[in-house]
Amino acid sequence: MNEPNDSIDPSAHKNFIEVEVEKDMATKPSLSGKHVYTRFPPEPNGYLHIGHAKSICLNFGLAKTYGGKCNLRFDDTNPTKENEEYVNSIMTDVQWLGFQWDKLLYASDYFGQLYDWAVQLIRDGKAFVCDLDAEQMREYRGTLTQPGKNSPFRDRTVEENLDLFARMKAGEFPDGVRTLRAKIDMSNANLNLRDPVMYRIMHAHHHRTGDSWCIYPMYDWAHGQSDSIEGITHSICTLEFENHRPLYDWFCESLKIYHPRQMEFARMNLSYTVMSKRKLLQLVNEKHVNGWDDPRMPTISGLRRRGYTPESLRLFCEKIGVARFSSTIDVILLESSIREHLNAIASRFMAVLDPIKIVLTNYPEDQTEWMEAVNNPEDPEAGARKIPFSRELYIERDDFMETPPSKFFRLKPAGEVRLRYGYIIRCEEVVKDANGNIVQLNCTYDPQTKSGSPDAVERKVKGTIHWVAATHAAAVEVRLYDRLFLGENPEDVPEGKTFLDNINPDSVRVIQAMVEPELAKQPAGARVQFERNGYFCADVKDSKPGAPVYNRIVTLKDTWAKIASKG
RNA sequence: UGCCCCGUGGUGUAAUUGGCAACACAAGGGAUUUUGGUUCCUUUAUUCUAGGUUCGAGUCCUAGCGGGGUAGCCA
Repeated sequence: MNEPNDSIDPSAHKNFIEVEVEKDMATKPSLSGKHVYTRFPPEPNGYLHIGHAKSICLNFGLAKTYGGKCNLRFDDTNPTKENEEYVNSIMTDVQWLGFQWDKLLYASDYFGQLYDWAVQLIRDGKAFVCDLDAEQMREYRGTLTQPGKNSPFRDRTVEENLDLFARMKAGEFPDGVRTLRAKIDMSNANLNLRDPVMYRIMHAHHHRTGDSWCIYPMYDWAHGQSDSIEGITHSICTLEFENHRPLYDWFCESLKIYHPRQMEFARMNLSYTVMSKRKLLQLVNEKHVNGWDDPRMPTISGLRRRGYTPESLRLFCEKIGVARFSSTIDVILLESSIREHLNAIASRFMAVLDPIKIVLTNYPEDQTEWMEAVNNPEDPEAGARKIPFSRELYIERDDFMETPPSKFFRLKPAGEVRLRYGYIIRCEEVVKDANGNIVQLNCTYDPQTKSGSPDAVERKVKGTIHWVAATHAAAVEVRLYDRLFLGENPEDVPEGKTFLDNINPDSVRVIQAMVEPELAKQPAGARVQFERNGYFCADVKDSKPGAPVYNRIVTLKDTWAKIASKG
């Protein structure tokens, strides 16, 4: 397992959780002699997304920086929504992100203990079996502004509760007819304390416990007790559980068991995407994308397939910080994180996405020169390679303009440009078809300007463009991914519309590109830079040996696009 | 409408806990560059508002305004 090894100085800025954890470890008698113990507690009802990455980095990161441990615990208390496919994908994602859990656990491991504790609460008069159905319970609960009413079953005797609860467990009653409830306070301003349900009857097959249970604990009843059993010191969750904290505390205190501290932080919102599991599931089920790992998805598996590195995701999570304010992170920050990492490690190659042929009229017909090209200017260790140069070449259609604006530094009629690692060429003639479309450029090259030669250093031209030799070029499939959604906030829609109406119709464009020979040999999963264009990853599913399919991870920054768009 | 939480450059986070508002990204300007990439320099803030405490407030107090969460037998 590769351990996270990121460049950010952890001592630079502590987030509020680190501050509190340090304070607790130093001052709380109950924690003296202990190490920090956290857990990442996903429900296996969907694939993990970038928001989970934040939580993973936080929980595992805390354990790492303070020399503690972190468990992976599946919160599998609702068998109707959970399954093993999700369990497996979550384990894969956590490990791929670079983290290793201390213990692999399931809330369902504790069903027996939880049941015993429920019996204890019944004996203590702190829980009761309630016969209200869901609708009645809602009526009795009251509203935000009005207190609730006690259930008519609230004052059953301990013996009756014990008997009924045992029979619930034994499967004597159909789904939904009875619940076990904590007896707290129906008039509490916090609705979570109005006699919350602890168990509901569900005759459902559980992915781990099979058919041995027909009553399943609710989140509030299972979660804090699981934390307690595991000796978790800090139970970190998102802000929507803040109102649950008094209940978390109530259960631990009523049971007189070890009491971890719950702390909440703001979940991540990312611009130009949706993050809720329900919506991601909908995108998958309705085939707006090709599965959970579609490279346009904000899932960890999607980002992985797109070509994001674990390092870049960790770097991103470090950069966004942790706070209690609900904010929206600009997706540009995610993109800059992967650029930062790939700039350092990705080898450069030449690929022409939208080719136009040029003919060097003064270059020998049958000659091929092998030009030396640096693999990665950021990393001398990456070495160099040879690329073929010949009379007929492809350049990017965008790199030629017949009537360019003044700041256009690329090829133009009677203009000069350097072919990277090649020669300086001059455009002599523009060849068009009957419709006036440019089909070929006839150019001349200057033999004195071969890359690397002393004379070449003398001659300066404004622009350098990439190219591939027509004779040696390979055609490969390239998928140009763009944002999945058009609006900064896809959920911000007019009446009658949904987030689906904000799907970007051009979120992927599949093209054939002409690439230098080395690019046709890359193994699946390889991450490379197409010079002057962007970072690409050989798709792990669709690439074949000798025929990689490239996913565009992210474009390079494009200053020219800004200049051009300003007119 | 009750209760809880939160408001610091365009965005996201800091600020030795009451002492010159900092970092990253973005944006603008400049330098370097055989990637219009990278790198380097540089410019961008009445800390939501109004009062109060204090020699001194982003930080403490009060009120207002704004945002988020919350009425599943989901998590």
